[in-house]
Amino acid sequence: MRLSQYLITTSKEAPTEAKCISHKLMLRAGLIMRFAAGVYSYLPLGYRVLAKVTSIIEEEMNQVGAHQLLLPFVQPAELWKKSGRWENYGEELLRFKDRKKADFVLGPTHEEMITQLAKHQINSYKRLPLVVYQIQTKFRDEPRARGGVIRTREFLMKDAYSFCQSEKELMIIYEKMKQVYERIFSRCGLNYRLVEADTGPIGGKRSDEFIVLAPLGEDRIMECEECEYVAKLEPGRDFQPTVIGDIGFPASGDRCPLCKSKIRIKRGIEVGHLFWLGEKYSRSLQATFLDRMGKEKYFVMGCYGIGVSRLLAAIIEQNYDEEGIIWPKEIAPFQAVVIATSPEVFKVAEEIYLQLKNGGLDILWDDRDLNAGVKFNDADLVGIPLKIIIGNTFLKESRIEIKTRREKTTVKVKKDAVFQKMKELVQQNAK
RNA sequence: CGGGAUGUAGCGCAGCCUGGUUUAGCGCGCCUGCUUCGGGAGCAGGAGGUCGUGGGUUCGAAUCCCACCAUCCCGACCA
Repeated sequence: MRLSQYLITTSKEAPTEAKCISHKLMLRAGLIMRFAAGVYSYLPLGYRVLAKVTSIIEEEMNQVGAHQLLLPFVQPAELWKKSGRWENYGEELLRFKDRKKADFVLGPTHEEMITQLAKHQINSYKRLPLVVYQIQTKFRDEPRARGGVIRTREFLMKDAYSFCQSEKELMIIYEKMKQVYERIFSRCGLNYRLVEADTGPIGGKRSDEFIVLAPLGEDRIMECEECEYVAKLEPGRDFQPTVIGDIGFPASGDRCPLCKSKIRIKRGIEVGHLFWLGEKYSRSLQATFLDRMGKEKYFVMGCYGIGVSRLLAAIIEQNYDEEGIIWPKEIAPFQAVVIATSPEVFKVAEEIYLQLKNGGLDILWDDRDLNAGVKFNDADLVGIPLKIIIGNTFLKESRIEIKTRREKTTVKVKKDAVFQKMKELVQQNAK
């Protein structure tokens, strides 16, 4: 991609409305644009990142045999009335009428839809267990959006749903999904914790959350300094504070309920959530299958969400420096950028760009007629992992420099060795 | 929804307190030309504004008053 022809505007200053790091950087790097409170568009560069994250999720989900599908965003109210959530979901559920005055909602989640789908598409135990998922827009009319893309009203979510014959079978799937999530979040370069949580309006017997550690996170977790104990900080959770008379919230320095060592309170951003739904939705929507004995049974369900757009912000919160974003290699919008520092090496830069591009690398060429400093700064702000620099070093020693964004190390190679070296670097970067 | 703040060019700001030399400025960015070229270059020229919206006070309002709207932050809330 030639940068001169790419739709991107970077800026030195972030709009006043942005307060947190990821929000500022996403605006400065030209990844997103706001249209209303909690309603964002993704510009080409941001969309590229979103697409990379999406493909990691798809790869890992497909790997374990989950099937991708797409449910409607606009949903008839009928099913919500059946499940009881038309009354219970509250104002977060955006309701409206079509021209025939029929009630509809903008989907904040898709349990009703998927259960209805299963009811019609799955008749026999022979198809079970089954996991389906989609990556799609959700709308929740939150009272307050915040932190750029961290908490929005419209957002992109991966939601998966499992259908099983029994709780025993669900147990196996539920654990499998945990493992899938661990692989996804690791590939996204995240430092996270898995914690038990309350089920909220989704309901069900149990739920677990993946929390990305970040100081500005909305959620608090407590973590034991010694043993494995980690839990979400919520009212009513199994904890006895040592300081009596306090309101029942533990504090850093209190004792672990398991091993009595000290615990620490940390903040984080919820990026993934697993729910053990059981028969909650299959019963209310009468979704059944025939078991081995020819007996009609309710599906035993689970659901598994990942906030895809929020994930971008979470990744940035853990991967940045003074210069800007440091995308993990797999997620970066481009693997490398070619930079010529002066017009006399422009031609060489073009050759290298074409060679690398035709060689299958995901590469950007900064062919703009600007000073080198601007190009370096933009590349760093946007977070491109590798810079291929053609300049003084090329004129003096006939070598091309490859500089890494994160470690800031440089290697120099001859022109005809660039492709080979880049392949190595990209390979090792992909883990 | 409670508390706090902000709204002036694409972005960052000044001007408002004390109404009138302000034709509403400055920096960045943008457009044209020339020069420059390894970490946000220089010179010259140029485009871009219903001062959030509506009402009021006044001879006169970006500036004072009222209402509304929008956005952000803290809280409540929250897959």
